[in-house]
Amino acid sequence: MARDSQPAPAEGLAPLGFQKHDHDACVDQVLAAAEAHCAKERLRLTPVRRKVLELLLQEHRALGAYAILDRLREAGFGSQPPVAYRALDFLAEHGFVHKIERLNAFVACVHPGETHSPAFMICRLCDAVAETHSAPAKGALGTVARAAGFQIERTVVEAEGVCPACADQATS
Amino acid sequence: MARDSQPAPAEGLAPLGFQKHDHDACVDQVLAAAEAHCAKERLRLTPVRRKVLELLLQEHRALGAYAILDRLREAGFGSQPPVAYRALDFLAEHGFVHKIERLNAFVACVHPGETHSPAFMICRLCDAVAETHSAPAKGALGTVARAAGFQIERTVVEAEGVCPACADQATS
DNA sequence: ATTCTCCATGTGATATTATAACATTGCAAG
DNA sequence: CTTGCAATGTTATAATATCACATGGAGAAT
Repeated sequence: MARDSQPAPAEGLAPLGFQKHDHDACVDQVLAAAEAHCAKERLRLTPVRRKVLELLLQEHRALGAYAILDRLREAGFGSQPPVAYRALDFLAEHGFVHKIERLNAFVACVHPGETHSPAFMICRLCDAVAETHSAPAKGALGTVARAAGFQIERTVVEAEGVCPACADQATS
Repeated sequence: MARDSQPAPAEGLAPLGFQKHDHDACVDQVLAAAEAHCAKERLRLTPVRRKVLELLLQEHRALGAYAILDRLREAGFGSQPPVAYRALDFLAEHGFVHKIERLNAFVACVHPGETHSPAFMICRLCDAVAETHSAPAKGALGTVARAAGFQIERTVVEAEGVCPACADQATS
């Protein structure tokens, strides 16, 4: 995937929610939470699924299905598209990852378990993605929808722009 | 395109902004407005571009690029993907159409000219799309973004659900 | 313990969406 | 005129996503 091989922000200052943090701990923690959640819900966090989640957690950026597939291949898993898409479907269905529609790509959810309607900030320069919460259905949009008789089931909220790290680089 | 050949709501009760309206007048009016706007801005609303806009205005639904391309072919225009994509790029750049990221498809804008950050309600049953306005960058999302140092340039807001017409059919 | 069933995985093939690269045309500024 | 530029057209190909069918393994039923 082209997106995967682009200049990419210097390793180390790679953005999370755009903030520095203990990344390994962050990965381990979410992974552990996912395992606990799956155990409780009788869901099967199989090796491929776990690996895909881990891959996505290691980047706080969106990865395309084929970038994920490349990494799966390297890790010894199947290398055909359905392998990646099926794992992603499972993870997305249970809220462990989200699809970024704007990019046709995927990010790990940073607070799984909690049901939430996420909103994303997407850096157009480095593909970093920060997740936050939104409830558009409760605001003006919800009002319009109710007035029109439209039943909202799900919302996509994605803001595209420039992350702090890239903005700094641009001005330096 | 599969989307193009699905059951489709009975012709005639096809949704607009989900409301009945004088459709021909609606098409003519927006088309005229687009022409005026292009004249003023020295933009070239060429035959292909005009045709694409017209096609999209005739449906208040999202059409994929290839569905549009089929219709262009029938109308005697070029039949290769770039023909459709270039027209769509032009129209989108100038606000005459919007891309629905969730569907990888396009809808005509119902109030072009005015700069706006649109929000959409998408019926998952009939692909009807109603456009409304949103300003997420001015609400909670804007606050979060400013706090994080993220500069929002553009937002995608798409609500997926069931339109009034399809809801009625379901209960009948 | 064996069999059955279901779900997950693997693979090949193919569909759908989108862009690259280059030739041609027609209009308009000089 | 002719030069330049934007739009169109075409071929080819890239990137994203799904279908269909075979295989395998874990737990339930017997």
